[in-house]
Amino acid sequence: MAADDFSRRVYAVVRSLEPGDLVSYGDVAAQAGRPGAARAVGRLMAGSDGLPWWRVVTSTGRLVPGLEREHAAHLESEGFTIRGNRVVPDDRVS
DNA sequence: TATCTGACGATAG
DNA sequence: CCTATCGCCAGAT
Repeated sequence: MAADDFSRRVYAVVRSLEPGDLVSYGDVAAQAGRPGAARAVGRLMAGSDGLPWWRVVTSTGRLVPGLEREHAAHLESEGFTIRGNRVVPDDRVS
C-alpha cells in the first residue's frame, strides 16, 4: 500500500545521506513522496536502526529530544557546530 | 475497525 | 527566545 512504500522510501532517503549532509524530517517526508508526514518519518526513524538518523533534525534545527547529547556528538563529528540543543545555521558574531 | 501515540511543523501567546 | 496548541500521517495495540 502507499504507506508501505512511503516508509520504504524514507529508509532509502536517510540511508542515502552522506557525512556533512543535514536534512529535516519534513524534507525526508517530501522526498519520500508524502509532504506533511514529517511526524510519521520520526515515528519510523525511532523504530529503525542502522540508519544515519543523526543527519536528520527538525525544521528549526532542533536536535532529537532525549538524544540531544548523542545527536550533538554525531553532528560535531561531521563538522557541524552545536549550540545548546540546536544546530548553528551559521557562525556569526559570538 | 477504532483509538492512542509520537525522534514533526506552523502559528499564536 | 520559549512554551502551548492544533493539524497531519503512519504505526502499534
